[in-house]
Amino acid sequence: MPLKADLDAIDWKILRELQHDGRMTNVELSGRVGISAPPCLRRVRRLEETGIIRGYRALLNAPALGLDVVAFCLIGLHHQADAELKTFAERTRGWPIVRDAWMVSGESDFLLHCVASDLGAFQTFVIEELASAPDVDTVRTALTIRRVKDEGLVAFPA
Amino acid sequence: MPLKADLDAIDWKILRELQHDGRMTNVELSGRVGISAPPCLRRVRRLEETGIIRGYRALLNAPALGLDVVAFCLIGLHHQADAELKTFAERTRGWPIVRDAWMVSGESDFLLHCVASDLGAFQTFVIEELASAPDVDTVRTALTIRRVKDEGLVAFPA
DNA sequence: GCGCTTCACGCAAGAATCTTTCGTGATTTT
DNA sequence: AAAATCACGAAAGATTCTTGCGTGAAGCGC
Repeated sequence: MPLKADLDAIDWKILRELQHDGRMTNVELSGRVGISAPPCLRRVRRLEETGIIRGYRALLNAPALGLDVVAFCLIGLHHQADAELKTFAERTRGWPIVRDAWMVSGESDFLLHCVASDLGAFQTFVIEELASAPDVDTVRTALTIRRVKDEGLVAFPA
Repeated sequence: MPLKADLDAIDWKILRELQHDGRMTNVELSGRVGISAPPCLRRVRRLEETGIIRGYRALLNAPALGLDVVAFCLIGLHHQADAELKTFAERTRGWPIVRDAWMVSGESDFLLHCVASDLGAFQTFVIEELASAPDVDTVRTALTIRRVKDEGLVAFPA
């Protein structure tokens, strides 16, 4: 997994297209980026093998699935020793309500992206799991009202 | 787009598999969920048409693409009037560094998920774009150190 | 300057997959 | 109890995937 891959203009087009529609067929993709199917497939394989494409994911509609609460939690720990950070990071992986988690620097130590079925379930999680975890000092929550922007991770010109 | 769809166990399996690997072929998917290919494809189409599956996306490796800074910004506006909220929400869509944005309730009004090539680019964005936007009152930033958890939006048992 | 190597492209063909059509059986409705 | 509805699975044709190979351009050594 090279830290800086050498990609040409076609590779960037492929990444842009697959970020926008990860299930596009290879022939459709090859047409959009302007080459024929075989070299297009070889490029996609190479991007996957080098780890530039980490995977593919279906985007699901949380409210339609009965998940009405999306929130972010900013967590501060008592101490920022490596052991404590590792322990809390491991703990987040056992909480299904936590979907993504980041270790951050600044006023807090962790940022958690949480999804729950309803406000009660989320509050129960915050009080009984999060705030009562041994190393947790502060918990600040931000309930989401609505998503305002939802692009992929990487910005592409045009 | 029904607010509460009636999904059986097989539909939930399909969603779990496609959230984990959105590029899986239909025959592979049908085998995993225990039905034959045609009804499996019909179910996937139905999930797409009803909006339960919102789309598919390739997950890209930001550091490998020269994007070394991922950060979150909590934004407070001077006033929370509807017009101001809408204006700021619209503004986020014009900033390529902002990848996802949420309107939130709590101590802040917006949460921005930002990706930039380096710290200088991010700081320039915060100072010259964000903090100098007309309605912005407070900006708190949290630079990410590393991703600790990265599952899809929806949790599945087992 | 010449020739060798390397690399990526595109054509073509076989293998795998997708997608539609149709018949069957189970469940629900009247 | 009969009819209607629904989803499944088998089969077949169309599409797509995937591999193997030949061609042409760019880089390198002699």
